[in-house]
Amino acid sequence: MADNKKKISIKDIAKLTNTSITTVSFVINGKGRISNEIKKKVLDVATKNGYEPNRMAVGLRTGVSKVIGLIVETIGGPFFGAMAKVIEEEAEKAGYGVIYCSTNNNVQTGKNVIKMLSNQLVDGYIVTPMKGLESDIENIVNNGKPVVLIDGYFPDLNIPHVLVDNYNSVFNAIKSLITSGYKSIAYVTPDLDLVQLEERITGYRDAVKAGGLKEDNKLIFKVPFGSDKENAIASIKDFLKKNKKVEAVFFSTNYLGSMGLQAINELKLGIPDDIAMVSFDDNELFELYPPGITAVKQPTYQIAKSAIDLLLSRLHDDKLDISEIKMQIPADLVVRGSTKN
Amino acid sequence: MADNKKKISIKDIAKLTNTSITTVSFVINGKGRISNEIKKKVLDVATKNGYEPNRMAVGLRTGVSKVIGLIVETIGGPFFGAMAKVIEEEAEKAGYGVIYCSTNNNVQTGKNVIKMLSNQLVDGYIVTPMKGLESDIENIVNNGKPVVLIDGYFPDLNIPHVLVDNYNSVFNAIKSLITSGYKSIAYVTPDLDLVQLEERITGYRDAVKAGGLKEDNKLIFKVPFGSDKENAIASIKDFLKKNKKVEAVFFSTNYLGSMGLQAINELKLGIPDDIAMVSFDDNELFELYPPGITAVKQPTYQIAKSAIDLLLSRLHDDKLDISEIKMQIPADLVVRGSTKN
DNA sequence: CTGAAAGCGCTAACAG
DNA sequence: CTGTTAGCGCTTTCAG
Repeated sequence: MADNKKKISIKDIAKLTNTSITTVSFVINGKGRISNEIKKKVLDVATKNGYEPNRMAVGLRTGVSKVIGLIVETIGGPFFGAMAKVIEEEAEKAGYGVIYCSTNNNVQTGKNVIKMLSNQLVDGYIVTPMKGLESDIENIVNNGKPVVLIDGYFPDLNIPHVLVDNYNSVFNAIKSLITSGYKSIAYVTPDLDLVQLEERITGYRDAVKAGGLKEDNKLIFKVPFGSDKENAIASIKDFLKKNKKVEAVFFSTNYLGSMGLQAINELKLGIPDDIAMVSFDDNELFELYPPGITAVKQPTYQIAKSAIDLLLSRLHDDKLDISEIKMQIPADLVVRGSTKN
Repeated sequence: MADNKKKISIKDIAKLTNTSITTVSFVINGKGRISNEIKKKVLDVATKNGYEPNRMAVGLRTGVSKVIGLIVETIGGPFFGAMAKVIEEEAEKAGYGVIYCSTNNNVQTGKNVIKMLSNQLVDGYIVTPMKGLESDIENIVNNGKPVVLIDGYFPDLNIPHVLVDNYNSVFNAIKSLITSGYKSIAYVTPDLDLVQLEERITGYRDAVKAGGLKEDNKLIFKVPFGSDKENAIASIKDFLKKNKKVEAVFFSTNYLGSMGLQAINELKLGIPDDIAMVSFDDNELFELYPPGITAVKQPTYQIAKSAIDLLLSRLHDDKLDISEIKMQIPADLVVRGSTKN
């Protein structure tokens, strides 16, 4: 109400109400037993002055902040956007707030972000891991803060994680292409060193092998990471032009799928007659773009729900050991017009 | 290194090095003048034990957290995603971290989020405002924390903001449709009470008037807020079916534009021959979907850059009064095939 | 050049 | 039922 330049504290309220800070603290937190009269008086003064407890002080004193940190690769983007909603909802039900930070796939940023959130700022973490962050993540775990990894994991560390079954979902997608008669299947992926991408490409390779097609490394194109959109599209066009006999192409990320679509578009290739395509990770563009782009649809709801449930259960029970919980959830292949049957 | 279950503190380091906490604090923060010998010893022990200052304690003591809070309507989504990147970059250059929270266009969530960040958790805010949050935002300003609003503003409050020029960008888009010969132009908007939407619809109304078309409230359709995607699409289809003479339709948000596109799609209407369309806020779908969807492209980079610069300059100088800084940045109309010339 | 000590705002024994 | 007090980890003034 009054524009007090400085925040009012528990001590001020005690003074204003002729009580002690304990009394005020108790009524604020609903602890102890305070006479209704005093309780009312304190509450009155508190709300009238817009009292809000200082989170820093509470945090410092109690060691808990009631907030969960969500560290993602990139803020924005359909995958994390969808996850965010369900994580927020569940967290709120349990009395936790959620704050987000993004690493932009950069190790140093990741380290900075973790440093920023660490040390009592958050009670627990949900993190998209990346190589180079192993020690930082281990540290927070060792300091007693629970961590659940999503979208990826550290093969050598015992940290709970939940993600899509990358290997099998790609394996199945490629197998399905082969079954439909495609013989020359290209694979476009970012040149990024992430386990999940590793497993996807292995799924591709194994499916090609299992389908009796000849393996050909020239059919695998790694788009340089960090290239801007124009360059990436240009490089994909280039790749496609150099490999005219390619009948179908698989894009290993959402992002690349969109750019690939644009590349195909610019080359005036018809989908699926000139070239068929499948993308990992569905989005609105793939759904609407005629004739519809076949995509591996991640079980975002399940991943998010499992991750937050896991974290919350650990938060509720210090003793719970979740380090062995490792979930790989199957994905659906949403078949659309971009691949013929 | 060692998996100490508890974090090491400045006091522990003092003990380990036979110095005092002052000395340790000084070397950690590069203050005072400490002999190189001791400095080295302290630094050694600190890094060996993975010492990290407790942000809560620092925050409590100093009153600054070096963190900026970004409160957006929804995490995920192209508009905020793009802004996030530039805000992060600029903030980092200035030594600030960024954390995000989303309100999901819900007043109570907004209040909770502000409460969560308030009280020293962040040093400054960039906020997407919404009705009902006036007092909360005023409070943080009164408590001395700078706030910059983006994407919207409070007409009655003196709080700096930067956003697209909603009125003129819609006015111009509609005018351009009229110039192209469209006579019956519908307007689809969320049934949400936000200034920015208010101004957009006024832009539409004024353009219709200025263009000499007859105003017809039946051409304005408000999609109930909170309806899920299927229902929203169904309602748009319904609206379109009931208004067969509509020649062009303007969607006032990105989100509605995508759904509108899908509705038009499902009705098997040809774009632009059966119906022309324009959407506020560009996205990848509009860019790629044949024949390309004309869109009002928000100057995201400029908005984000201006907002963060404003906030940082205020953060650097307490005395700076930014309350009068109100920026409305013009938007480009990206004309594509969905509207004929 | 280094240490003792106060205090940021809050919680929670412990006393009365 | 309410008040006194210690202390969370840190910064910083003031003494030495």
